[in-house]
Amino acid sequence: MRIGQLAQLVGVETQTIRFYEQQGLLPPPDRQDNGYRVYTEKHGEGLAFIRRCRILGLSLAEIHELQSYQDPHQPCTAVNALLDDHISHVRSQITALQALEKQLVSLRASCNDDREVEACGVLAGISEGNMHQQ
Amino acid sequence: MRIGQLAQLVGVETQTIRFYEQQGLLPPPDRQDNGYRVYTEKHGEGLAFIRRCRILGLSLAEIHELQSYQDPHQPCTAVNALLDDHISHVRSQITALQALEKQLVSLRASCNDDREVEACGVLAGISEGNMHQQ
DNA sequence: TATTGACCTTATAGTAGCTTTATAGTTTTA
DNA sequence: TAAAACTATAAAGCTACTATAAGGTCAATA
Repeated sequence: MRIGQLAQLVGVETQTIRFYEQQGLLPPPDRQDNGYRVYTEKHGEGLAFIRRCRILGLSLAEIHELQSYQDPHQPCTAVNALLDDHISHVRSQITALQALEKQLVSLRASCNDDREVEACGVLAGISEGNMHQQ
Repeated sequence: MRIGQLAQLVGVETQTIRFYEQQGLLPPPDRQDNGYRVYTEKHGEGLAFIRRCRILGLSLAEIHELQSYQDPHQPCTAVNALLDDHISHVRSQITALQALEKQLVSLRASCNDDREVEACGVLAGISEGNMHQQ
């Protein structure tokens, strides 16, 4: 399988595949005489694993870490710890965004569309700076 | 006021101020004979405005856009539209993260710490790929 | 007076996770 | 045979800074 076919199979761009190889997330495949990369089904699985992790919001570094835990007879404590960390990270992101939304909505409520910029409640609200940092 | 004082006043690094100037978000200040930048109170207000926008999660491009709306006698429709856009962006981020959290929690529930990697429910869950994309 | 330290200057590289562009060689199709 | 479609590498671009390097300026101290 060449890089374009693999890319289409998994739904990524060919450059992304080369990028993952360069970052050490995908093992370097064999090459044809012309230098073209040749992929096996294993590469496909590896690539799909990476993409699913990315969809779960894991960083490339975290994925790398997960890969290092793949030894079958290790306890999977570390895998679970990584996931727990990630979950709490996502939760704090949600909390922060909810606070932000509240702030934005109240800012937006301070103006209607019929005013001129001079009297714009939004710009005034930002400029006054009665904001809780973080 | 020199750059260091302005930085301390607003609570940013001096490099950040030079960066904003370079990006066209802060007007280039006058210089002393030795080349040092000299800032006025107006620059302080401008910088504080930028920082508050950043805390609200606006991108530098959005801030630039906001600045272009500062003409006092324009209607502030555009300002409100920008904010509305930003609010809906934040809301969709929240929704996405909540869905992600649910997925991560259910993935995490599929394994306990006493297993070996071979039987790890988390790794299996990712590899099976029964995931809703996005 | 020499020098130390705190400040200022510019230019450049690094961060994350790709995407885009440039340039060139290879294979497939019309 | 020539164009289209694919492959290769290398380097730059994206965001919003942060960090580093190498050097100029200034006030205070030894």
